[in-house]
Amino acid sequence: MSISPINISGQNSKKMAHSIRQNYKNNGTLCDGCVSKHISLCNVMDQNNLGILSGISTNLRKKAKQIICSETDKAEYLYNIRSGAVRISKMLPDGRRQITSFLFPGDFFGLSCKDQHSYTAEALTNLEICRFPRKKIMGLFRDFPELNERVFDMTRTELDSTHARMLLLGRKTATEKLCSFLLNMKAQPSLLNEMANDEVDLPMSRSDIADYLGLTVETVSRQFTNLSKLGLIQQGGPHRISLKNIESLSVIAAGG
Amino acid sequence: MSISPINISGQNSKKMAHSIRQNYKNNGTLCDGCVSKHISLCNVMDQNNLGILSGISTNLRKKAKQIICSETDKAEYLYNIRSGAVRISKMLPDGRRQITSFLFPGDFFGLSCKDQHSYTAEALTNLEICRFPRKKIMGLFRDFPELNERVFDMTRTELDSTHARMLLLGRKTATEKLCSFLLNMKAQPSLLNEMANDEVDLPMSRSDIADYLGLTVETVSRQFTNLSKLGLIQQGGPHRISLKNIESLSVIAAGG
DNA sequence: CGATGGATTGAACTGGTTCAAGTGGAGTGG
DNA sequence: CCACTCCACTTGAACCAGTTCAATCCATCG
Repeated sequence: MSISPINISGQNSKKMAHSIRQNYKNNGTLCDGCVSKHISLCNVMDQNNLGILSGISTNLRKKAKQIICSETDKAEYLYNIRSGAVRISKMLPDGRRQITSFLFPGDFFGLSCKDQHSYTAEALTNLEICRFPRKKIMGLFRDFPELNERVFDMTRTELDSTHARMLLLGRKTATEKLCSFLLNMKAQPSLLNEMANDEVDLPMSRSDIADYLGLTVETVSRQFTNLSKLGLIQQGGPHRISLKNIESLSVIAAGG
Repeated sequence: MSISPINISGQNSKKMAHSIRQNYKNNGTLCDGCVSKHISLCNVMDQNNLGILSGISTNLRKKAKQIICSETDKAEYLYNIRSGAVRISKMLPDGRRQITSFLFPGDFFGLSCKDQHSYTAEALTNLEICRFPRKKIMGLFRDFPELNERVFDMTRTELDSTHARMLLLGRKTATEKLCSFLLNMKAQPSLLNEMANDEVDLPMSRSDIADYLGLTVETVSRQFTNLSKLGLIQQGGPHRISLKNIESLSVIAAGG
């Protein structure tokens, strides 16, 4: 899929930048044919008929459970998810694990570090991802302020959401944690259209959820049954949950 | 202190930008006379003889315990700390609190949200801070890529450190948490020069530390005495700690 | 000098963990 | 097609790290 690289600082790029900027002003998107509400780098790249970013990217497929990059790797690439789900995690030497985020189509990762990844990224499901050399994409930021702005914007939004998760990890009870988690998953924009009214699809295992919420598998499982008994959710198998009372769930999630 | 605004998109700014860029290339700093290793927005502003940023900033003083901005406020400003320390926190309706970060000279805040702050910032000590209207500073990013790059860079670094803190909050024991905390404070660049070899100055209260680590005051206090008994630290009053065995502390902090 | 508020210490308690057993559904192979 | 295996999930019961509640200490300040 990878095309020969383009000299990004040449005259060519200025024209392209101009054209993209126009499109951005007119349509609010960064490129022609950009269908997604959550514009991703991939959208910028793939659906960009001008092919500006194509030259520096590589499309990859990964099977579930494959590792995309690990804590010891050099951070050479920026990754963008096209389809599937990814988990980002950090480990302590004795195996304790904290999942810092679940990522979905449109999300990217691989930018929040200097020269070495400080986390491991693994495929939760089968994946299509898109890989950009960091150096080149960072270089592009000057020529394409809109691209820079978008990535910066996403980074700031992510930072904001990590604050909310610190509150969750440090101060919420097990029940509150699970309710928050279910509502977050429900609100996940890239999963919105795929599910019926009150249903949530959870592509991750109970143990992933536990490591995301700072709990054990057993506690997570118990909380699921608790919420079921209270009639707030209904379980159609471990990965398919119906939220029966979003109002109550929200109250609990918010901490009373 | 605030000087009349400058038209940032005029010809003037281009010259200034060029001059700053040259300086950056030559000296690795964003402006003349920039003394700090951790170049801050304030450094860019204050010590910049060209006065580019002065026009849009306001210098403020706050006394300890004063609120700088709270969770309900509109996010109109970007703040940069010149001296003193700040705590950033989030609260649950029933009063449970999570401190998401302690900030020191050179750090900034107020950027990681859309239009409303999602956290409260309070003065931990007496403060000198510098306030920039977000709109204007964001506008400057296009004219001063170096400024943009630096702020983006700091944001990414901060995001990375929140990942480490999620691991701490979700998976570390009380002792591990406190050791990590002490070492982090020791490594705080803006406090480095002020303290002797093994001493750390903790400007925050035990209850702040507790809310930062997701523990109770009592547990924090007990952990301090534990570490003292083990000979790993020595307490010269609640706010002055000597790290007597950084190696061991590091091993514990890393999780065994 | 007493009052105030952070910090420490003690002792009982508990939410969540740990350890252990049981369940059920998907995949496999005979 | 059934039996067997595997593994994720659930459930139960004992346990414990950290909390809660309560008392005390101690430095600061009017």
